[in-house]
Amino acid sequence: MTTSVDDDLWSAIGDPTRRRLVDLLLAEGQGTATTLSAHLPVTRQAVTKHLVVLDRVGLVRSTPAGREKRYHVDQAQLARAVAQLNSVGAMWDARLRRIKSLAEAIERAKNAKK
Amino acid sequence: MTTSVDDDLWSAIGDPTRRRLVDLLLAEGQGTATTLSAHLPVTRQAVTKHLVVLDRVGLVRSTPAGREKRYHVDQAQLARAVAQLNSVGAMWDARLRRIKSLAEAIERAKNAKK
DNA sequence: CGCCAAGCGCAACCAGTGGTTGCGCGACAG
DNA sequence: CTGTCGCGCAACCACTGGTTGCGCTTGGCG
Repeated sequence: MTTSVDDDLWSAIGDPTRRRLVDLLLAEGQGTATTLSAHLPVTRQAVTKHLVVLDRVGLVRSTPAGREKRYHVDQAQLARAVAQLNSVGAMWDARLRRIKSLAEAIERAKNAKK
Repeated sequence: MTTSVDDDLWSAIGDPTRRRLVDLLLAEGQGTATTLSAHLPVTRQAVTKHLVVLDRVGLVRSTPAGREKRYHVDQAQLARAVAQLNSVGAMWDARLRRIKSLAEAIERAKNAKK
């Protein structure tokens, strides 16, 4: 029951290019496909596709301005994504901790027997 | 300078099936390709491929036991992965916070002018 | 010992996706 | 009015997640 409906959000930010895209949009506040592609090692069209994906999951939104299309991040949705990231991280961390303490308990038991 | 060399780790845990795989291995402590595939909606071979990927980035390791091959999570490496998850989350969170406070500052300035 | 089933690896194949190039079209500036 | 800038669409390529099918070793058992 660990992974559930957040799979689309995950796969959205799972792609490294899309993560960089979000980073750029956060850093500059806004950007179009062409301006963003200038800072990335991919073409404008690739960026466009990624922006479509990000738009579909609601991580960014676009506002047409004349002949260009400005994108900006949706803060609320990104916050949700961050929360899910942290939740998975926290869960694994908890398991690791539990395993570790269990191992130590066994170790102690062994020593006691000895 | 946000995303860097950790891309392989990210893409390793970016896949939902692989995340479930790690979950299962954490929950049961160990497992072979066949036993794991029993709990997943994919075939044994698919699981094998994922295990190869996870092994390549060091998130799991295998110990041959007779005719079967047992896999277990490498705790140290998973801890590293979790750390990277948290770090990206924290960075985005920080940016969001900064943007928010900036917006509020502008709002205050506007009101002052008024 | 001999045989069958369990577990694994390898290869071929298919669908989806990240990426490219090339084209055409609307909109803004000279 | 004309050029160019930014965008969208379509075709194509490579890689990857997934499947099926086959053949090999290895362990249990009559």
